[in-house]
Amino acid sequence: MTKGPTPRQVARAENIARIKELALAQLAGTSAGELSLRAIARELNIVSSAIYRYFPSRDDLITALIVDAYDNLGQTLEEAGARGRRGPRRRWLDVCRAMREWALAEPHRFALVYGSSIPGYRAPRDTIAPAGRVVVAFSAPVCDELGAREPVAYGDSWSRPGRVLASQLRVSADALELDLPDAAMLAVVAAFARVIGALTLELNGHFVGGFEPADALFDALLDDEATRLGL
Amino acid sequence: MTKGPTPRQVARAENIARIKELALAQLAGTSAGELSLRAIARELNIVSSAIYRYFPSRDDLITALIVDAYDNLGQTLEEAGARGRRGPRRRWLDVCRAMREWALAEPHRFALVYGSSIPGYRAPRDTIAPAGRVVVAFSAPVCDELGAREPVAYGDSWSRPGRVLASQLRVSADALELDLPDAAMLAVVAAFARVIGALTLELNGHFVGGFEPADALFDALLDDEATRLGL
DNA sequence: CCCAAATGTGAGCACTGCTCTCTGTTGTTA
DNA sequence: TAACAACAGAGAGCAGTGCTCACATTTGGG
Repeated sequence: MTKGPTPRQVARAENIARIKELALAQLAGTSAGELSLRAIARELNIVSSAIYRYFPSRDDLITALIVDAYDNLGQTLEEAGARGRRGPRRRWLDVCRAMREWALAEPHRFALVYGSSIPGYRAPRDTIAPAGRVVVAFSAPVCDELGAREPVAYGDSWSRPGRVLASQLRVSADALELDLPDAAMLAVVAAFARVIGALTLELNGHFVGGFEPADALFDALLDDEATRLGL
Repeated sequence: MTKGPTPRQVARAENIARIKELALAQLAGTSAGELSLRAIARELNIVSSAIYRYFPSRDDLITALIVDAYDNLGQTLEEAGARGRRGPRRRWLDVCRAMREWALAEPHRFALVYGSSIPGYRAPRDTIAPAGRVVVAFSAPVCDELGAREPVAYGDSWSRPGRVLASQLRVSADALELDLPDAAMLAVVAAFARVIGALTLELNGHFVGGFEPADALFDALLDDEATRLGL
C-alpha cells in the first residue's frame, strides 16, 4: 500500500507554507533585509528559536522566497504567452504586460529577484533554474515566430556579433534550450534588459513626477522593441 | 574681513566626510541595509550616540550617500561626454561605457541609486535634482546631434506618442531642460532603461554562466541603441 | 569673561539573528 | 505493544543593532 505523508509531514509542510506566507506579507510592508524571523514566530505563536527547525537561517528563507517568486513569475508569463489565435507579436506584448502587472502587484517580489542583491546574500545555485524559466517564457513568442522563418532574414540592423559574444550567445541559448540564431538571441537579451530596466526605474520611483502612470511609456517601449525583435 | 570657517566647523565637515567614507567602505563589504552606525562609531573611536550629532538617523546618512553617488556618477558621465573631436555617436558610447565602468567599480553605489530601494526608505526630494544630472549627461550627445538637424526627420520607426505620453515627455524634457522632440525624448528614455537594465542584470549576477564578462554584450547593445537614437 | 551652542559620554530600551540545552511529542521498528 | 530515535518546541542567553536621554565637556562669539 502507498502510505501517504504522515500527519507530522503535512504539519511541517503547512508550517513552512505559513512561514513563507507571513514572510511575504512582512516583506510587502517594508522590503527585503528587514524581514524579521522573530516577528514571524510571534505571529505564529511560536517561540523564535522554533523557526530554525524549518529554515536554518534567514538567508535560507529568503532563498526559498526567491525561488517561489521566479516560479510564480515564470508561470504567469507562460500563461500570458500561451498560444492562441493571437500572433507572436501580440503574444509577446501580452507576456511583457503580464510581467509589468506582476511587478506592480508585487513590487517586493520583483525586487527580490531583479533588485539589488540582499546584504551579503549570494544567490545559490537553486535559483538559476527558475530564473531561466522566466527568460524562456519571455522569448517563447520570438522562438515561435522565427521557427517559421528563414533565420538569415533576421536582424539586419544588428551588427554581426564578434567571436566572444557569438560564443556566449550560443552557450546561453543552449543552456536555456532556446532555438534562436545568434542575432535573435542578442535581440532577446536586449529586449529583456530594456524591460527589466524600465520596471526597475518605475518601481524605484525614478519616473515620479515625469512618467506616472507609466502605462503609456511602457507600451511605447514595448511596441518599438517588438518591431526590433522582428515581431 | 572675511572670517573663514571656525576650527569647529572644519572639524565638523571633516567628521561628516569621514563618516561617509567609512560608511561607503562598509557598504562595499556588505551591501545596503547592513550599514551599522555603531561600527562606524567604533572605527572613529567615538561613542555610538555621538554619530547622531552628524546624521539624525541612518536613513539620513544613506540619503547623503545617495546624493553623493548621483553627483559623482553625473560628473563622471559629463567628463566622459565632454565635447571633443569625437562625433556624437562616439561621445554617447563613451558616456555609456563610463557608466558601466563606474557601476562595475562601485557596484554598491550603483545599487544605492538604481537598485531596489532600501527597507522602508523613501527617497526624499533632495535626490531628484542630482538624479536628473545623470540623465542629462546621458542624453547630452543626443541633444547636440539633434540640435543640428531637422527634428521631423527623426524617429521614423517610433510610433507617434499618444496624448498622455506626449504630455509626459514634454513635462520630463522641460524639467530637465532638454531640447528634445517627443520621439527623441522617448528614444532616450528607452535607451536609458536598456542601459540600466543591462547593468542591473550584470551586477546582480543574472549573466553568470552566460555572459561573463559582459563587455562584448554591452558593446553590442550600445551599438544597436546608438543607431536607434539616430547617432 | 561668560554663557549658550555644539559636541561627546554612557546608560538604557526595544529589537534583531542565532545557539544551546532541555522537555515533550510523534512515528517506526523490534 | 514497548522502546527508541527523530522531530518539534521552550526558554535562556550572546552579541549585535538603531535610537533616546540626561549629563559632562569643549568651544567660540557677544
